[in-house]
Amino acid sequence: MTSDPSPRPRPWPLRQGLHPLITKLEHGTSLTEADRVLLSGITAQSRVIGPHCDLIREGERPENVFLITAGLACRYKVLSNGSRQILALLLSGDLCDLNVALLGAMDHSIGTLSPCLVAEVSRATVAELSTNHPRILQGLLWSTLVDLATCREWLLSLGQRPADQRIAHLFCELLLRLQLVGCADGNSFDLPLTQGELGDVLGISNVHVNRVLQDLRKRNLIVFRGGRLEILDVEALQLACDFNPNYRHLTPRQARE
Amino acid sequence: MTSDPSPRPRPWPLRQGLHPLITKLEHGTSLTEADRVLLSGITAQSRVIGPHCDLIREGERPENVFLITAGLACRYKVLSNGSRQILALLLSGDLCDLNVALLGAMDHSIGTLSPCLVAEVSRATVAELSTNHPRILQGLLWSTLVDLATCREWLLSLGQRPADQRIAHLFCELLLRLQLVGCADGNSFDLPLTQGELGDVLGISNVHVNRVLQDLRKRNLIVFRGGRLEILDVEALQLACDFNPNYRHLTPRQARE
DNA sequence: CGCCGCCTTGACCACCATCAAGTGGAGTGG
DNA sequence: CCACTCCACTTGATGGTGGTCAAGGCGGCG
Repeated sequence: MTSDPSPRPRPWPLRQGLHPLITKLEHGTSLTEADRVLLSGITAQSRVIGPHCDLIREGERPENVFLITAGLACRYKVLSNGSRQILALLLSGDLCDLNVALLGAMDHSIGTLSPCLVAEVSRATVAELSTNHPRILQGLLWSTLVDLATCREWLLSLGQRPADQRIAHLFCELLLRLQLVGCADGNSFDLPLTQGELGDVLGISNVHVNRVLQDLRKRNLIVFRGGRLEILDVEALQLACDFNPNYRHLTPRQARE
Repeated sequence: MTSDPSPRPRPWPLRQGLHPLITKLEHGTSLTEADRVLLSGITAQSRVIGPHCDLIREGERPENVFLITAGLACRYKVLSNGSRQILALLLSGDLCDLNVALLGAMDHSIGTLSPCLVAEVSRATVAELSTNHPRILQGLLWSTLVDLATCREWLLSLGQRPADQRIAHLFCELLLRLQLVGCADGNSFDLPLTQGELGDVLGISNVHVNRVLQDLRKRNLIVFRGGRLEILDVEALQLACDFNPNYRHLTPRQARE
């Protein structure tokens, strides 16, 4: 793991002083003011980590839990032939492996894609949150279950959807997730991924990603340039890939927000 | 959901009187004798369900938790074009959606593939087990995390492995899982799946499954006939697909068993 | 006996991987 | 300021894995 401990300026300002983890959890539970204060505290000592650094590698035993405060990271595995599959994208507010202590060694790696702000939360802190703050516990559990549902939805994509729908579906999901933590700007958001990395997410070669992206552009659905994605027509994009957000399990409370 | 309430003979005898859920949990935790007695109790009223019946459908709100006591079931989703992806195979001893109460509506369906023995566990029972039996809780949590890791491994298969390795990998996994609950007979086990259903698991067409299966047979790796799979050379099969069982998270204690 | 579902086989071809070469922008050093 | 490098993106050519369509065989069951 390579990190950069120097206190240089944050790569992304935290939007409106909002804490992405809190914002996210509020969609799965209702926190008390005390809960919020506590959660704010745990990111106090976030540190900056460069792009393409591993936070933890397959086979290692994690001591702490990572919280992505800003930036883009991923879970991934590589095969012996060198090909890589990205198993999940970790956005602002995403936590890694809350219960990993139970499992022993990691069966996959976690690494940054862009520069990231990462907070490390000790096991003791997690335990304290879980035992004394039931609403936080509920929120974390909800978040884990949504992660699992998302993993299943990706399975559906890789198994059954053609390349253009896979890309469209991923973009619809990311818009939804980033909006939920306040990191989308209307229908645009930063997506600091190369086309090759996009291919590693979707099980497509970089060359084919390029062609499909051009096609989606020609259909006036998206623009993806310079690490930023703009969705020109959200409804049409959702229609094109049969997007159904139910797997993200937003409750009615959130739906009307 | 179609069920058959008549008390006709069980389709599969429970092997040596062993309870598959208990057998499984013992690989992730150490149960007390009291825990075991309690767990045995919850399957008392298992009922027989025919093949290809839904236990619960996408959109419904589950009241109870299902435990597959015997037989083969699956989680699945279908796309609007009619294609189906099987998201997980549920074997003897597998529990569905312990914490589903948190999420509201199901985002996928669960159905049987073969005839099954299914026990329905009330939410109240789950709550009681969780609060008063920490070792059971730990076992259930371990089991959930292993399910998640398995979901990720399938993602890797669908994204990066060619068809023959996908099939080989699935077979290696099933052998391991069935051995763990005492449902494998040496290197053979019942696998009541059509080739089309195998394709729905692996994101492959039925026709191609057929050809790859023949190829694996010609390579003297497996025989798959009449709903039964025999692995002729386990080591060679594992080698052929780069199988690494780490994602099933067997602890050292189990490894030497 | 006849139907039905599954397996099997062949023909055809599309989607997408691979290989290769060229473009262009950002960063670096002379 | 201009070479030079590096990396990502782009484009074309080629071919393979695997999908689709169609027809026939085979076994189970009413």
